[in-house]
Amino acid sequence: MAPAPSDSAGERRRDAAATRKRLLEAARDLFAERGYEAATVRDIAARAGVNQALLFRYFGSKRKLLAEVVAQGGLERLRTTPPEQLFETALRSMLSQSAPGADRTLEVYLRSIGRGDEAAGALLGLGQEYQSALASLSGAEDGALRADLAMAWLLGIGLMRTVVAREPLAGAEPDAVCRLVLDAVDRLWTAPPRGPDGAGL
Amino acid sequence: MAPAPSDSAGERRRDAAATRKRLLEAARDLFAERGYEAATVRDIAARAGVNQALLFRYFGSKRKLLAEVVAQGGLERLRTTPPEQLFETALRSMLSQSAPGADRTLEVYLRSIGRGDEAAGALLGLGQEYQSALASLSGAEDGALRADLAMAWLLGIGLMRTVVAREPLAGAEPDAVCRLVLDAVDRLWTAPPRGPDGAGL
DNA sequence: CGCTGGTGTAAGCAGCTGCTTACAACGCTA
DNA sequence: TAGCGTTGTAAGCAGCTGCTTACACCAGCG
Repeated sequence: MAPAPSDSAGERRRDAAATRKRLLEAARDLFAERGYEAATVRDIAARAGVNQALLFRYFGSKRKLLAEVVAQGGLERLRTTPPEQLFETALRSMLSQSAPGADRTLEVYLRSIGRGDEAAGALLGLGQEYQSALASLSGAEDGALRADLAMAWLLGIGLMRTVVAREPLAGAEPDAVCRLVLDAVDRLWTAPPRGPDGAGL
Repeated sequence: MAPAPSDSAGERRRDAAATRKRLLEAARDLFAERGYEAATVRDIAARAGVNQALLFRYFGSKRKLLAEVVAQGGLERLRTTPPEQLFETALRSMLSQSAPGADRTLEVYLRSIGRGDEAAGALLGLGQEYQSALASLSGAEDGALRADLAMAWLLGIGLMRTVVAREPLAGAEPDAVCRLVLDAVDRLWTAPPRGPDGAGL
């Protein structure tokens, strides 16, 4: 009789790789739910079902654990989406509820930027790629600024929906939000670069 | 020689009202710079130049101190600014970050929403008032949603400027940003409520 | 003068944080 | 079976947090 290999497959009772993976998943979820600072190493270890000392054995520090979570998330969608569809795709991704297997990296970013120094570095890298792609949409010389403004809207909408949970934005239908936002953003891309001669603001 | 009544006026050496005010100002600045959680009561008391026990004597708790900061700063501008100027006023306030006497409530807001549960209660009410004021700008039935989207943009711009510090947004001139944003937001207020083909205003 | 009450301070509380250490349990190999 | 490195755990560290307590100071008043 086998002692107690729980159920099927080659499940070992002492499996370093599996424990590491469970810690990584628990950290990913807790960072996304509460943000980096509010997710404690004790909570992460508890959700993974292991002792917190293992977290430091496998990852060294909480900061390195975050780095690994972020590195694992990646930015594949960004690289596989043509620029003219990028804003709407990202917006709809932001508007759809977090699916169980979805990429939660953006949530981690969103919840962790309250204090700049910890996660903002990683955000800068991601934002740089978005900026480059979106800047090409406007022929104006200040295309990068317009891209920044569009990204700022994206971030703000995510903040209001997932963190502040303000109604009616939080519960609005993605299509309704998309229609309003895309219409205004279209104006953002196409507005004349300088002031329309003597236009009174 | 007089002992040390500092300088002019009726400055008392033990002035409860003045101490309270200094604590309030120190808290407002530190909350705006670091966010609610990262600004400790010891830091606030130190910046005010008093003992931290006074903070609890005058305000009861850190949480109530935040409530008073928000109530004092944000609502004043909200009530003295007509709705049609509110968005631009708030946007310009967000774009000029460190004016000495400026209203920093929005900075407090955006730095403190990372962790929802602590500061959210005091800040949600402020957002509610902004939403009500801005919702009146659009005659459409989804005016509240449009107001949420405008506030999301405001927050996102502040986030990108002060926290992420992304260029060219962080260093852009307020006038240039205002022109682009206000132009697009005007479209947000006036876009037809349903599909562009349906009810054509 | 002594008394009283408002103002300010130093010290300390329990609880939490990230992180470390000493040690037990396990399972592979000889 | 005996040895031994790997995997896991309990306990504890220093440092920080919001908050409290005990007490010194100072001004006004009898």
